[in-house]
Amino acid sequence: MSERVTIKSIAKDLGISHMTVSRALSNHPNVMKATRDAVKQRARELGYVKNAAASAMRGDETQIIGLLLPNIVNEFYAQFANTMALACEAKSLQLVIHLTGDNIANEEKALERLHQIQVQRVVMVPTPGKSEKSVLHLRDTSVIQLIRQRDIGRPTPTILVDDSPAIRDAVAHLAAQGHQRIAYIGADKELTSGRSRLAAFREGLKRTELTEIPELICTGGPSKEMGQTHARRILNEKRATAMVCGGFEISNGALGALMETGLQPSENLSFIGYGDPSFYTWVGRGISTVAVPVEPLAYKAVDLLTGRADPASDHIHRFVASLIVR
Amino acid sequence: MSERVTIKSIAKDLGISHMTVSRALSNHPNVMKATRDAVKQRARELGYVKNAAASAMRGDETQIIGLLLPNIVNEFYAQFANTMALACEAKSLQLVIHLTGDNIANEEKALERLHQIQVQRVVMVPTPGKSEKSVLHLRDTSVIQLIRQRDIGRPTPTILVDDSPAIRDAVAHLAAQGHQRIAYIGADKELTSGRSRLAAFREGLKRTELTEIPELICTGGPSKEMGQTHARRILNEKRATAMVCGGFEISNGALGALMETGLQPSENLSFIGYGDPSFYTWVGRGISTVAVPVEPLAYKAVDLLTGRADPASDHIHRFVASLIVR
DNA sequence: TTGAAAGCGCTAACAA
DNA sequence: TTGTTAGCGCTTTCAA
Repeated sequence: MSERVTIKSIAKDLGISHMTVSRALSNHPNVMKATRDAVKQRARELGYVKNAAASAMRGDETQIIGLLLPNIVNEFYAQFANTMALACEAKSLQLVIHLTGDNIANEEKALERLHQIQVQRVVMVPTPGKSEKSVLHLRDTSVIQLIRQRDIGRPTPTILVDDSPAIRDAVAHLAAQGHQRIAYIGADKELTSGRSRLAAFREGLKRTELTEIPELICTGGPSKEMGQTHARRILNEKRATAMVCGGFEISNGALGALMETGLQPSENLSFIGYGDPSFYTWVGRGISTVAVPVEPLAYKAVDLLTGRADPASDHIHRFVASLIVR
Repeated sequence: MSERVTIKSIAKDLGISHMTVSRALSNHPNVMKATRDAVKQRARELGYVKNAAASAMRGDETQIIGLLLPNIVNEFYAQFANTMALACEAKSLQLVIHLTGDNIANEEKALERLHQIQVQRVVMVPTPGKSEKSVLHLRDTSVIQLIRQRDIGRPTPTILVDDSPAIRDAVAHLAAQGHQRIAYIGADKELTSGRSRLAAFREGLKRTELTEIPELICTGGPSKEMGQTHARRILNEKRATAMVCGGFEISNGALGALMETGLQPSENLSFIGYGDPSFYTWVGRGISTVAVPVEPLAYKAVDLLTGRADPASDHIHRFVASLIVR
């Protein structure tokens, strides 16, 4: 295994001081052209790369971006991560991805490890719950919150989805079709997003003068499983004729439950999903959904990340979701 | 913004030497229990975390794993990345993800940046082409190759899919249905996987005594777009009655082209995809496909990564794909 | 134009 | 049991 190539090893190789090598490689003006060329040439031959740890120790920016997501299988998160990763490639940033599974302990561990490597900025979907530790680890990091908002002890820019109109539209659409028993599956009150989506659903019922049916309103920790479980129950009980989902994971879980009945989404139960993975257009006659504009969200995150917007502000950037009826 | 907490700052705070702090925090035996407790207590209060850069500079392992994938939107890669990320959480490893888009220049850049941060191990889907630079950057890193195999100047463990039987089965299945004009869209000869899948397709034709139709065999750089373009053309020309895909991206691209015709996959053209994203069961009457066991692949990668298997061997780990007819 | 010294945070080795 | 020194790779500051 070859020895690590450092400015010192190059200096020794060339019989000059390591400072000259350093200056040559960083294009400092005070180096003779001949020297600089020789150094660069030799560095290339030996396969020199600057040691990031040494730079970090000196206090240089680490060029590391942390991304915390519940998972990257859900197409929304996958798309978001994909776009961010491509942007990071373009800006020569390292993207470190941690999956939280929406569990706060995982979030804390992930943030601790990012703290260790002196991460520059963090984009995160905060998990349900509160965490002192997370706040502590984020003390010296600039943070962008996504989808949900949690208090981390100081203002942070936040990228939210304004889905209330679309959710109300969803209810209105179903009501117009004659549905009276509309189920809702969404995140619970732990989450800002859970609260606002449920409120929008209720508002939708109110506006269409439908009565709220408590046993058809299911909330809980947002997960695919949770969506699946509740959807199965609702399908079994046959008390609902339509269903609205309030969450990316929940939507796919519920859709899975619906599909396993072997019937088309619209025959058994009018289904309105959340998020718009590519395949929603291909399933059955197409899955109606509350579509969230993932690319704009991701570009905004990149914008905030790369300082075209002020990362220190507590501005909330809202992106409007829209109901797609298929 | 608070000052960084270091062993020295804790030492000063406590009026002892930084070495005692270091020893206390790393549970070195030669520290009085009282001292150790006091140090740990204070460290917790101040929110101390060990500086990874300093550790790395001393030559400690960086606990960083690099993952190079074409993208993470395709559900196969997303699943793989998800599983690896979870495994990395469990082992307290940092997962740095780089997307190559199957472009060799991107791969080189990604590997250079991983080299800079002294990445421990790399799991990669090698891009088409050859690269001196990649070889150089991987000189001191242990590498696991995935899906495809490229010469990087020394043996590496490799995780491959043995899809030849399934692809032959696919042709046999279509032939048994009476198809005589079967198209194939797959990666080109740049890739080990491209070569072997095409060979399997041809062998399938031979075994069923079908004639190879050159204009129905499409190869090229593997991408969603490529799959879509070729599938569109084939659908337009109406020369084929069936289609077999040889690649994850290609399969989704081709499926997209098929779906945009507005007809069910089996009505227009018998379609056999590659990889088995969850939604293939939900589209039309279900999409037949060459299913690749993604979880076992990912677990094997983790196994190799965490040393339960020998990462220095050049062993090829093959996972058998199977034809799923829906 | 080049070089020597110092220091970022950490721990092995040696000293007390 | 605790402390001092040195050095990992790099660049800033000062000296030649």
